[in-house]
Amino acid sequence: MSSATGEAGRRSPRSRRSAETRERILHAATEVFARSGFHGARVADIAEQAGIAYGLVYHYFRNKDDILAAIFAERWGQYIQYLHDVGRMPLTFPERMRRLVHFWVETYRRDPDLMTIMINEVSRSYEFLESHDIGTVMIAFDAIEAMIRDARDRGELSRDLDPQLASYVIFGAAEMVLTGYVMGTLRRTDPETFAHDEEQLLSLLLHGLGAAE
Amino acid sequence: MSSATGEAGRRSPRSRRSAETRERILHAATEVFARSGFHGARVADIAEQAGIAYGLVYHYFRNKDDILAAIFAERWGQYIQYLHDVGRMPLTFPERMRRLVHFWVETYRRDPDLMTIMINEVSRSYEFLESHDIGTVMIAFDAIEAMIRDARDRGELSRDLDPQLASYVIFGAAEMVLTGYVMGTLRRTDPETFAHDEEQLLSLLLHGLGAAE
Amino acid sequence: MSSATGEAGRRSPRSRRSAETRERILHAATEVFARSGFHGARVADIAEQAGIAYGLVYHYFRNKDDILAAIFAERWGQYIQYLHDVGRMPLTFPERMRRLVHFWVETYRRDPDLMTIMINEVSRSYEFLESHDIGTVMIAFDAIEAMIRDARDRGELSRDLDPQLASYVIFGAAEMVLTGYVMGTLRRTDPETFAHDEEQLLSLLLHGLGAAE
Amino acid sequence: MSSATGEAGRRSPRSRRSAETRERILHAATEVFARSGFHGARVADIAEQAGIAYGLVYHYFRNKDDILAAIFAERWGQYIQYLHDVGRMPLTFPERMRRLVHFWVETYRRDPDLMTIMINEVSRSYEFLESHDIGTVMIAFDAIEAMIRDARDRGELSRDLDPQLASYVIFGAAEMVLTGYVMGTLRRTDPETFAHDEEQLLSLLLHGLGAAE
DNA sequence: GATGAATGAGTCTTCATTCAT
DNA sequence: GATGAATGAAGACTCATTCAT
Repeated sequence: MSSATGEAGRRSPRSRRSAETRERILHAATEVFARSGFHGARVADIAEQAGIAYGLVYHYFRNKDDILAAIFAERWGQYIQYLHDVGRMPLTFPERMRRLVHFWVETYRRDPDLMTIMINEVSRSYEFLESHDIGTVMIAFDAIEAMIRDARDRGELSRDLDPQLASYVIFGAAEMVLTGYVMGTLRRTDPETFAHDEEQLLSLLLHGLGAAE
Repeated sequence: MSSATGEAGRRSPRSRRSAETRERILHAATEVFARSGFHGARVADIAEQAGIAYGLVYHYFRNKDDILAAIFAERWGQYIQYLHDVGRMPLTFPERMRRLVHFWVETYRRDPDLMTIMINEVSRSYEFLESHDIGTVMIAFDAIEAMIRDARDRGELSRDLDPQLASYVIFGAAEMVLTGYVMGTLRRTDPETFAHDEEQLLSLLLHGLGAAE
Repeated sequence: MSSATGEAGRRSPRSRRSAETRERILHAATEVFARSGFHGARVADIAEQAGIAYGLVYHYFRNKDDILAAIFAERWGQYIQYLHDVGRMPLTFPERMRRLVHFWVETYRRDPDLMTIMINEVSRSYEFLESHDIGTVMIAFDAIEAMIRDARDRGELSRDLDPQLASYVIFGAAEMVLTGYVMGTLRRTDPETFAHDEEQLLSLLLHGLGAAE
Repeated sequence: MSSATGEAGRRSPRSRRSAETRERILHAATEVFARSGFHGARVADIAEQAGIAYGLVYHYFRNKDDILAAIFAERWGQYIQYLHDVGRMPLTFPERMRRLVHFWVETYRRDPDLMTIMINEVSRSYEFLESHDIGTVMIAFDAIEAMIRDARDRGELSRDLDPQLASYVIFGAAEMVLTGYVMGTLRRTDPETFAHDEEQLLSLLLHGLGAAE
């Protein structure tokens, strides 16, 4: 029980300290990966950022890959969780979309480094997806696809809609906007602009560019 | 005249052979980069794939970076060109969008490896964009943004539309679908399905998911 | 106090070991450089000579250049120091020369490899002098020139003497004798012969070949 | 007889052209070696400097080493020749020295690049001396040593003089002055200064610094 | 003779990972 | 737990040299 990884609860000061160090490494890694990319990041950089000796990293993680996997699992996990939560709420489809869009933008605003990694390393990296479970990533798509399918079945969306393709469009649109934030090509500073972006994005997803064909 | 370095036309067998080798390297690199990613690709792999000694690669390119840059410049160039061409045609906005969507899908179908690189390495890579001209990438966005702005000014699109954000949405949606192809999560084989995808994508971009809010 | 980084004194076993390894590398490099020349020496040779893995060399030095620079800085430094010390002693000019000549010969006898490097790589290498501070080398000449100038001003040497040129002559003469030792064309084994050489060299510098013109 | 390498004489236009190219390569190599050092010089650099394709170099020389060896043999040969000539002239020792000193300075002034190579690459390079005939270099020393021995035997110089060591002193002194020229630390421009240097150098060699001991 | 495309051995350098202290 | 010295596999890049044209 001394090595329990469950919730918080009562721990010895030792394991508390240990958990903190682990968290410090994860935070540091998030920052360094966001700055330099996974390949460009050196374990020594991460350790330095965390203020520890680099050898210590290997007490907490098997290797560099494992760090990224942990960030992915522990952070993306919450993400997936939220998607499911939204899916279970008694909401109309547009309302669900609004929540998602807000969630994505808020997630970026709270931890841009994390989003940067998700976008640059995880959601794209072929090698990452190959070595780890591509399915885990796909769950995010699946969750959205399920929402769409559900809405379609309930008559909220057109019969002709391809739920899978639509989930890619939603995800892609949202991700590219976040990429614009990450890259700095979409410069946003004040909360109002972010709010405005959310409106625009939501509107575009729900109603498109609005051109009469 | 035998050593003419003009466009195509009559060349010495020497320079023709040379140009072919260069092209072979570029093709090989496209394949290897698509398979292993830029970082995972070894120059030796590229040379082997091209059927040449790896030292020869350095006769044609300064270094590994330079190969990617060449692929980028020479292939992405055509891409930009097409965007501009579409922008100059006397078309309605939906018609323009249809062309673009078709072009993207077709480009992927003709050379999936190239698209894979563009998606995985170029359009996302922080380091690449930093070392090379991010502006060149941005031109693609700008071209689409200009189309939207133009259509908006002509009354085809709503006043409330943010052309820049909309260009990100379009680009992101299209790119994610292509990513699905690249990753193999969106399995498409027959032409009909691709055609159907184009319709769906176009419809989603123009009219959204179609949910009554 | 265990991690004191002061001069010598009490150190942790860790840093003592570290300093020793660094010194081992420097010694090994001196030997290898002397044997094969800077360009001909491989980092792997140095590591092997030092009895360590070659990767470890890069823990202590940035690159091969840096090793030579360290040898240069740390060894030549003592050299310059001695020149200055001699310059400050209350001695007649011939006495000063005697000290210098003795110092050069002794330095060679104690560490012929070091002298070999100084002669073959440092004092001659255009590239080394360009990348590093040629001024540092020149200080040695300047110190001798100052001694000559000083002696001339005090009336010990002729007004007609060009101190700068004379410093080159002294340095060159001494260096070539050492080169003879290094190359093995001037074979010396017993201390008496070295002592005799010192006398001869000193005499030649002070009185020349002694031919009546 | 068509590949005779003897004096000039009647040659076919072809072999004349060939000889010219060879000479061009030698000149170019001298310049490049002087600028970059033997190791730093690339065969391609030499070819470019000579205005030919680099493959052609291998029609005239077996390899890069061979080029340096040719420069050495053909240029240094004249040098040795001159030393012998001086040795055979009916001159007093000081007069011989005057000739030598003048010859060295003049040689430098006429072709500084050549002298740079002789100083930087040939006269010092351990590896060069090992692979080629160190004896050939030594001949220069021997010739001077012979002059000294001869003068000593004729009573012009003191019995106590060690002819071998003295030859090193003479050579070293002269060489260091030339090195000063080469390195640019001894800046000389007008002929008068060079003439003055010759006087100083000669005087220093014959009478030393002139300090009363 | 002339060219420069092609070859590949040789090295430096990086950095993830291990392990003695 | 913590440290950082030590290891060595891996890979980019250079450039002398060969050779088909």
